[in-house]
Amino acid sequence: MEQSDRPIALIDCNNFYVSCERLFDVSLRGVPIIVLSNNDGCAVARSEEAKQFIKMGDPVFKIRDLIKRHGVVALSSNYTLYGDVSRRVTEVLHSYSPRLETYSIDESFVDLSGFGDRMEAHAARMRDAVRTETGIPTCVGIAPTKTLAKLANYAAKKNPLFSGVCNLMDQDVRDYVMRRIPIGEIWGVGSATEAKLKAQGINSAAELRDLPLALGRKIGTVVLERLVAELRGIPCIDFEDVPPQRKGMAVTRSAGTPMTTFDVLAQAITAHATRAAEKLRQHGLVAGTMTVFYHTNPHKPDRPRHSFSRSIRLRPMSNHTFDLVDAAVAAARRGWKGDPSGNGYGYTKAGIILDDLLAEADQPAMLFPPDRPRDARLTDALDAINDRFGKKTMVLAREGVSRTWATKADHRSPRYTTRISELPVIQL
DNA sequence: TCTGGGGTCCTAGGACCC
DNA sequence: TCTGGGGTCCTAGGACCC
Repeated sequence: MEQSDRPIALIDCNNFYVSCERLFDVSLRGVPIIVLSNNDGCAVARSEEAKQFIKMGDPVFKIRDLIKRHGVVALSSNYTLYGDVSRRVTEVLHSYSPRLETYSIDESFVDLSGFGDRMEAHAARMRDAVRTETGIPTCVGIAPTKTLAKLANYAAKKNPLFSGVCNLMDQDVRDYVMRRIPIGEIWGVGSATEAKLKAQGINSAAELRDLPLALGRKIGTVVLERLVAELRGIPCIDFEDVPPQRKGMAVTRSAGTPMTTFDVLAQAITAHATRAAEKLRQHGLVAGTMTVFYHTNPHKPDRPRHSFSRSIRLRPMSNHTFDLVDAAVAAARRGWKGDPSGNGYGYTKAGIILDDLLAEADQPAMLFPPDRPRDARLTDALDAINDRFGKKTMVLAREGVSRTWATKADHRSPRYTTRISELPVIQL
C-alpha cells in the first residue's frame, strides 16, 4: 500500500469547555478552571493552569483539597452553550473548506488537498478566523492520515515553536516529532494497549510506526495493525464528510441516592425510556432493540453487588413513549433482586440503550400493523406541550414527582452546594 | 477405543474515543 | 458521603443449521 500525499488537517479547540466559559466571564481568564461532568462527579475539562495538578477525569471528591489550595474555579457543565459555540466554529470552518468532517464537539477534520504550498498559510488563516469570529483558540495539525493529523495537532498544542499549526507532510519533520511522542498520546492507544506495547519495549510513536504489521495484529487486533499503517502515512480510516446513519442511542444516569425499592427504580427507568423515545422522534427514527440495565456501585466492591441487563425486541419497531416505557419497566421487574427486609441492593445507575435504529420512513411494512392512532396523537401532544412549555412539563404518572432517584445536581444537600459555589475565585 | 466439519448469525464484553 | 454520559468497532464463543 502507498503512502498518501493528500493533506488532512485536524483543527481542535484548546480546552474547549473552559474556553467557552471564558467567552462570557472575563474573570475566568488566567485562573485555573475545571469543568465538571454531568453529576459534578469528575473533571472533564481543565484550563492550562489547572492541568498542572489536576488529571483528566479526576473525581471531584478526591481533588477537593487541590481545588481549595490552588483556588481552582469548578464549574458545572453547560452543554447547551458548548453545543452552540461548536456549531459556530464549524460554520466558520465550512467557509474554509468544502470538505469537512465534524468529528466531535471540539474537533473537525478538513481536507486541504489542492492548496499545495499554501496549506499552512490557509490553516493559519482558518485558525485566525475562528479566533476572531467565535473567540475560541484552536490548534491545527496537518498530515496524510487522520492518526498522523491527530499527532500533528498534539505537537502543535505542546510545542509553541509551531505557532499553533504543525505540518507533518514532510517526512523528516514527521520523524523528528514521532520520536518524541509517547505511545500513550497516540489516537487509538488506550491504557490497555499502552501497557502491552511497553511490555514489548515500544515506547514512542516512531517505534510503533516501525513495528511489523503482522506483529501489530498479534499484539492487538486488526485495529492496531491499521493504526500502525496510519502512522506510516497509509490511510486506513475514511474521511466521512457525510455522517453515517447512527447505530444506537442511550439515556443513562447515575442516581443521586441509591435506589432501594422497585418503585423508585421504575420511576427512573420510566424517565429514561421517556427521554429515549423523545430522542428517537426528534431524529425521525424507530428502534428495533431496547436494552434496559441497572447496577449497584461498581466502585464499592465490599457492598452487595448486582448488575442486570436485558435486551428486548421491539416488534413493531417503535418510537412511542408507551411502548418503550411498558417494555422497559416489565423487563426491569424481571431482574429485580431488592427485598423489603432492608438487605436489598442499592442501585446507583440505570439506563436505556436503543439499537437497530431505522428512519421511520424506512420501517418495514407489517402484515397486520397495530392500529394505534390514539398513541400517535398522544405522543404528538406530549411533544408539542413539552416543546412549548419546557422539558418535563408533562410526564407519565409512573415517572412520579418525588424524583428521589435524580442525580445529585437535582438533589444535592445544601451544604455540598454551598461548598462548591463558595470555592474561591481569583479576580484579575 | 474414543464423539464431523464448516458455515452463519447473534450477543456480551472489551477497548477506545470525546 | 462523594467516581459522567454517549458513542463506535472488534472478537470470542454459543446456538443453530446442513
